[in-house]
Amino acid sequence: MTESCLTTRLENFIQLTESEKEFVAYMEREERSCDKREKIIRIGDNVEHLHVLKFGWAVVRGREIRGRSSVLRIYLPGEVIGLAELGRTVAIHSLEMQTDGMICPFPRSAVAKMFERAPRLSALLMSISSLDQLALREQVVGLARMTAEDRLIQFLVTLRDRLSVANAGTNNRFHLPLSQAELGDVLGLTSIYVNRLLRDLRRSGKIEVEGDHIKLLDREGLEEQVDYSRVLSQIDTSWFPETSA
Amino acid sequence: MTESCLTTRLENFIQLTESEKEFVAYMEREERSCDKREKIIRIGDNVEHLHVLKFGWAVVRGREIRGRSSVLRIYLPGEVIGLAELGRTVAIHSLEMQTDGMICPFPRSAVAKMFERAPRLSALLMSISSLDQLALREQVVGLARMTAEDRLIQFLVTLRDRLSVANAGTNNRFHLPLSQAELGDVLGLTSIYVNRLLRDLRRSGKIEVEGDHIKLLDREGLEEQVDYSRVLSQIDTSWFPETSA
DNA sequence: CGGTCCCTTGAATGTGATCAATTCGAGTGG
DNA sequence: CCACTCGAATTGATCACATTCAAGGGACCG
Repeated sequence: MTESCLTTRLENFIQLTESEKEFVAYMEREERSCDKREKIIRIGDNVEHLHVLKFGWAVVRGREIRGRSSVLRIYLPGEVIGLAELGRTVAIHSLEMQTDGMICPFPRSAVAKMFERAPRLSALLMSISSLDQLALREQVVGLARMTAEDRLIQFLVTLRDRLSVANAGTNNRFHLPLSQAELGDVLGLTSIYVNRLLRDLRRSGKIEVEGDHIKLLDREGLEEQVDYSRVLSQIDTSWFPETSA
Repeated sequence: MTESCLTTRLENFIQLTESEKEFVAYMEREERSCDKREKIIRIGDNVEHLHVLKFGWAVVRGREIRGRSSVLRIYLPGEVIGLAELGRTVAIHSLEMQTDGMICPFPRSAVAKMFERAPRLSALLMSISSLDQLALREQVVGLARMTAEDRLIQFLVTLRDRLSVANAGTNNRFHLPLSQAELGDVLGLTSIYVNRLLRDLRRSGKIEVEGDHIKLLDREGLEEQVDYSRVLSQIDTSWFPETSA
């Protein structure tokens, strides 16, 4: 069995047992490739499944308000989609592919089975979900109190960090498959203002843009400007229960 | 054993078994009364415990940015505090009593034991945590795309709803133990602008303010204005596992 | 080529912030 | 009972960050 990206991600935190690996394998059993812009879940849909994202980016969007929607979550390969929706059947947010990619749908019953048979894995998923929540809180802090420029910078350095965890690279240049309008949806801004911010950051030598790649020229400076702390990629596993009941 | 407020809340969703009730009772075993403004958790603290909030209000705040902090979560009686922090030991947000009240601290090991022995209760707590996450996403939508006035209205009608679930009342008048500055921290505004918004809502006959009580004079109209849907107080329990492994 | 999407820039506008005073109310002490 | 204090509420004047409106340019694609 070739290592899946989810297994790899989970094993950043704990060494999985064989039976835990079986659960993970079960979640990734069914693969489906998706096109860019493909809608996976629409607002109002009955949601039956969670998903593992194997390749590509996916985004969660909220309903439109005054003609604009907002991006509430960007999923990168290896992440589990749908943990925030476990409590509800009817979707209040949409899920859409941002790039071509591949997803693995799996039913809620698999989660139920996990709770019954794999307590430690359950604790891990719950902890991952709790980190998602902390990340959202940070997004709220940014929207509520930061300037637009700082929000953009915060987004870029955070994203770089998430990507470098995934790719195990220390690269300050990365692919950013978002239009300026979509960046606006992420940051709560208009595309026009995003354009001006990017221009100003370019002019002041802080970033470089080439097509849909972006390079942080002074990452340390940028991180300092927004008080960035690399805090949301580690999990405290010390309290976890035994691997099986 | 007198019914606890947490049991009551959980039994909105599922009928607890005796052994599940024991877990809940264990979480509420230790009581501690707290004064208004008392800091329970400071940013940077090592967090060992979760809490059940028995009486009073508690608020989570993010770090200050340009002299202002923001309120990320308001906890009402019967809610479980700390589900979002399960993944981390070092607090990145603070927890503070907003009123006098009472909390019941319990260790993470209780959660571990719950994962081992009470799979259905685990699924319920995870679902509750997932609803918290959806509520945060809605907060992001509001901050990103709504006007200040709509954000204030959204906050008031949502809060009214949460309170009426707790008190089982249909009252449009309720206690709001927040200063205008604190309301600003909730909404991402300055206290001065909150003041003007409240004045305008009063003048246009939409609300009435008496001390720290507030009355929604035209709740239907207000709810319509912000497209409010009473969506975050129900949980889909159909997929839950059996009560014991 | 014509169409469409995205990026880019300028000018005017507006929402909400900032700065500065004043008032109000609840305590507190004389 | 009155002066005093301190925090919260209130209001006006001004400012600025970000939006809106308007227009044009570049790349890709049928």
